Amino acid sequence: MNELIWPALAEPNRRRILDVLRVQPCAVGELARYVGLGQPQTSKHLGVLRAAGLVSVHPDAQRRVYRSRPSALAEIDSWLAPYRELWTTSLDALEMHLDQKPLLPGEEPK
Amino acid sequence: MNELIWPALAEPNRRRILDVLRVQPCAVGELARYVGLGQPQTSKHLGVLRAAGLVSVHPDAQRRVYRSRPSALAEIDSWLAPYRELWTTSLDALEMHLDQKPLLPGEEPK
DNA sequence: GTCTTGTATTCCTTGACAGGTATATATCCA
DNA sequence: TGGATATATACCTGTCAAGGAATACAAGAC
Repeated sequence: MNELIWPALAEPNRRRILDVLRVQPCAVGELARYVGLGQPQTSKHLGVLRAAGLVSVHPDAQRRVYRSRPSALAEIDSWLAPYRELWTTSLDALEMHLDQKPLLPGEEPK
Repeated sequence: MNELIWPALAEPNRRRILDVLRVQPCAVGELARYVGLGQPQTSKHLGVLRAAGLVSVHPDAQRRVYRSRPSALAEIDSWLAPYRELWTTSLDALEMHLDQKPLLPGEEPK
């Protein structure tokens, strides 16, 4: 279990970076313009994403082309899986509904 | 788009709390023993989870019974969806493989 | 009423992190 | 060689979040 993935994804700019890289591999400068960040900030975010295994780097002369590594997100997905079963079967919606209604006449909800 | 969900999930103890609540609704003290945290810390984490919509509270006398709200995770899931298509079709694995092999003879990988 | 139990809140300290600026490093080009 | 481009790194600073301890608050038991 990679402890770095969740905090890496907690940062909105990093998710936006991933969203760009999901569509196309991209060098740092180009990426920085896309997300509206400075180059050093972008490099730092990419370092975090790389440490988490979420992106990979491919040198091309002075440029560093980053690309997304979607398979790293499978870990998030597997954590999510048991919950997905719950919300797809509307189990929590059902529970919420039950909470709204008294189990017995005379019992007040909430 | 709820900006509070991702940071809420970035904290390992909060994910463990959710994992407990997924199985059974639970009061604060019991929860605190499960996850090995102090009561104030547990309360605070629950407050964060509640603000993110990930849990709901149901007073029972002095106790506050918390339960998971799996549907809140649908947002994470929908962000994940386009990536899932990529890794299930092994697209990144394919790309990784291509990166390992030179496109032309004489070109060195990496 | 007082005591006890269960929970939330406050204050404090500490550490992590993001943005900004400047600088180091590396590669290409002339 | 020297300059230009592309990226990473170091340093600083402000902000935010987590843990710990103490306390406030609420509700039941006596």
